[in-house]
Amino acid sequence: MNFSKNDALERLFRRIDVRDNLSGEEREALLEAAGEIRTLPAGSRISSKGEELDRSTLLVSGIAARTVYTEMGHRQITAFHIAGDFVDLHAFPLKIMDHNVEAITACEVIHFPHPALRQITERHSHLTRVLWLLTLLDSAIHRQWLAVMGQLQVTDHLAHLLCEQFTRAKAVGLAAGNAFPFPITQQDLADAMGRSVVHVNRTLQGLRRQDLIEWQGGDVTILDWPALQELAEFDPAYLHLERLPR
Amino acid sequence: MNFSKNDALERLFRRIDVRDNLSGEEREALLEAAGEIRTLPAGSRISSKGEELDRSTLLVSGIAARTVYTEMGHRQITAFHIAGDFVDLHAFPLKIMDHNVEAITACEVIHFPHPALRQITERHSHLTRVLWLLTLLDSAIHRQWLAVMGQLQVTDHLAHLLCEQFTRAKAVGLAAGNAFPFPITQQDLADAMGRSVVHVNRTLQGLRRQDLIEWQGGDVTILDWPALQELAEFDPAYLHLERLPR
DNA sequence: CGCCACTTTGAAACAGTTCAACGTCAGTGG
DNA sequence: CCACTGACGTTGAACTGTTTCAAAGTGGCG
Repeated sequence: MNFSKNDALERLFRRIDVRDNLSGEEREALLEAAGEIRTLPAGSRISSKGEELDRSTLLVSGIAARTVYTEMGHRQITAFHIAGDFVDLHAFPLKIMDHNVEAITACEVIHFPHPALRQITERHSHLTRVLWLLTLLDSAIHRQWLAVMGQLQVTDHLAHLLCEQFTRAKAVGLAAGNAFPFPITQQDLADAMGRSVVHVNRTLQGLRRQDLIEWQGGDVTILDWPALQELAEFDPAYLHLERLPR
Repeated sequence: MNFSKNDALERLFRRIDVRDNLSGEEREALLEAAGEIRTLPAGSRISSKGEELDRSTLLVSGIAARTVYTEMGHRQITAFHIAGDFVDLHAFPLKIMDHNVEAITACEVIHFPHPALRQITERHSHLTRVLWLLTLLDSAIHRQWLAVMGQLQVTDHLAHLLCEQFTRAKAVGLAAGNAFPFPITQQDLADAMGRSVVHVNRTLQGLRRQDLIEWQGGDVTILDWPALQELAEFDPAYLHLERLPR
């Protein structure tokens, strides 16, 4: 009965395994806390600003984004999420959502009811620290985005975003060689970078012309990793890919 | 003996009290986990990128900033911290610092050794969720900064930053009427906004000319809160200033 | 086949940067 | 007590990156 859930949580376990070791008991506790798998269509809301949540959502497949809207209706994407990411685990301590989470592609998700998570905090202090860690990874990525957005040129910013997505995809086993799935529109990309679509389009063409990347059919291929990494000043330290006792 | 520590933790307790209720036992646990007060000179490092920390630092007085440097030596400030902020509590689960924390002014701090924090996670699950919450507030602020940086003009960005700092200062009792201490240079401000000092200077003059703010001797006075708030599209929801069971 | 969403292009307008110089003020030492 | 210093703030003008607007091209899908 837990077979399908075990599959669904595979990416999450991989994401954790990169950074720490989970006991069988802890894995079981997570499996028990997990609800049923649901499928959401592309473009739908996973959670919305202002909502008081009583569950948190794990992304099992697809791509989701955190979004904030200005009064003028302009959208800022503050994070992209892939399989294995808890898109709103922070709502467990915070309770109220301060931004939206949107399904960019069709997404499969699993809900974790907050009472079940609360039980984990009462019974499994190490697992609690691991879940805490997961929410802090988001925080670390936000900081890096701020630095990149504030200090780098658009070309470098774009290169950085691709380095990050590739590295994260690889870490949970979603990359195939030098390629990874990233089926988003240039508008999504522009919203994430805080730039106009037109400019992002031209910048993207620049990276293609330099034979650094290829991007077709929703798949990105890194053609020259060293060059891309140098351009982006990409240092994966902030992704905390080391296994350490937490 | 705990008198001075009690004073030192006052802002932290206020910061928590705004969002949740702490039992006497929980307050005691925090006091016990706290080390001695230290004073650091302006410009010094509180913690550095790459460091493996075995303690986390609470800011008791002064202003600190999280910083990330590019290869070219450009500095991005990703957060400002004031009394009552745990500047690197995230290093408790994360262990390794992925950015620096600098003392902008002279700062008083208290260290919390990680073994003591670990004991809290083992014995006080509610207090653990509260500490977790504190780290997530930083995260929420990062997201807002991303949205503001990406979508707002510089004038609005600056107005937003001042609205946020004023609101946060007020929440821990550091504001006097419409004024709050913010003794940072325009260069610090520019590094936080990802813009040139020259442009930040001109923008600041704009806000002063419109009689929205006054800024002298390290103190900012909000002259027209409604106008400033509207300009900045400032909605404090992301600061989670509601008392809710966590 | 035709529609719609997405990508690409060009050109004018604008926001923000850069550079270089000058102003101001508090602290320091002669 | 005053001159000097260095950090910080302010100014002007040329320049560049980015946006905006508007139009045309592309491709998947009912």
